[in-house]
Amino acid sequence: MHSPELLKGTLQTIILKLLADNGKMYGYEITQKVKELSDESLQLTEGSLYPTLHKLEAEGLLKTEKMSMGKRVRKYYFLTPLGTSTAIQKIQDFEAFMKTMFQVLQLSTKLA
Amino acid sequence: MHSPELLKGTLQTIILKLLADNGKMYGYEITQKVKELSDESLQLTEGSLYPTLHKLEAEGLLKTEKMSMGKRVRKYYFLTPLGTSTAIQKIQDFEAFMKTMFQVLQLSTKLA
DNA sequence: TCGTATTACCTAAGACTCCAATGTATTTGA
DNA sequence: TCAAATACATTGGAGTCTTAGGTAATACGA
Repeated sequence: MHSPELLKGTLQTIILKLLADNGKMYGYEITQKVKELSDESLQLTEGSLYPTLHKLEAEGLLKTEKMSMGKRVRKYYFLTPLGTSTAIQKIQDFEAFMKTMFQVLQLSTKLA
Repeated sequence: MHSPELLKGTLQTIILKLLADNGKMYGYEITQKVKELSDESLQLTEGSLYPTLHKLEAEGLLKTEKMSMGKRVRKYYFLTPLGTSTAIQKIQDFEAFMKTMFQVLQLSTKLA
């Protein structure tokens, strides 16, 4: 598990990217996907996930759709056009920031 | 200039790494070095730098030494042994986190 | 020599982001 | 049948950085 401070600022980027790749997803599914992609090393907590999803929705980057699964109601989130362009932007920003950090820390740009 | 949220959690790592590479530095010098290494794209503000330096000192990672330059007094910071090992650890953590982020965002691990 | 930019230190109030804890309820499977 | 997993959500607080402010010495061009 990583030092949690580093995650700050990346949560929105992760969520937007996952939705860009997968079309629509519901909250719990996002947590599982992040866990899987990170080999268990990132664990989104619900206390950070749901407020962030609601915030992104309020900003017009996401829309929701409710789906009934028997008695249970699932809430799917998907990108609006604004959300799609923001996703692209955030990923670019992240890559640029990484380049800068590698320069400042004078690390090799090759991670593997 | 990068979105400031991304910087969160990396400030201590940057400071410790610079001190590991340069022996001793004073506050203003650190801001200039970061600016230089990042091609002007990172600008440490004093409001974040000095509290962080003081915190690292309080935690025993740094020590200080005052140097008189005429009437002006410069405060040099340098790593303690604990600071040195923490620096190494923080850089490793950062690299590991980057690898994870690249996996989660499904980006190429080659930045250049 | 006067004023501005730069060097150099610092603090305080607040914003923002995330986490831990807590709550509710359904479904799956041993 | 009952614990674990699925699935949603909120609240209070902790931590980190920014904005804005303050002080003072030095360098340099007009």
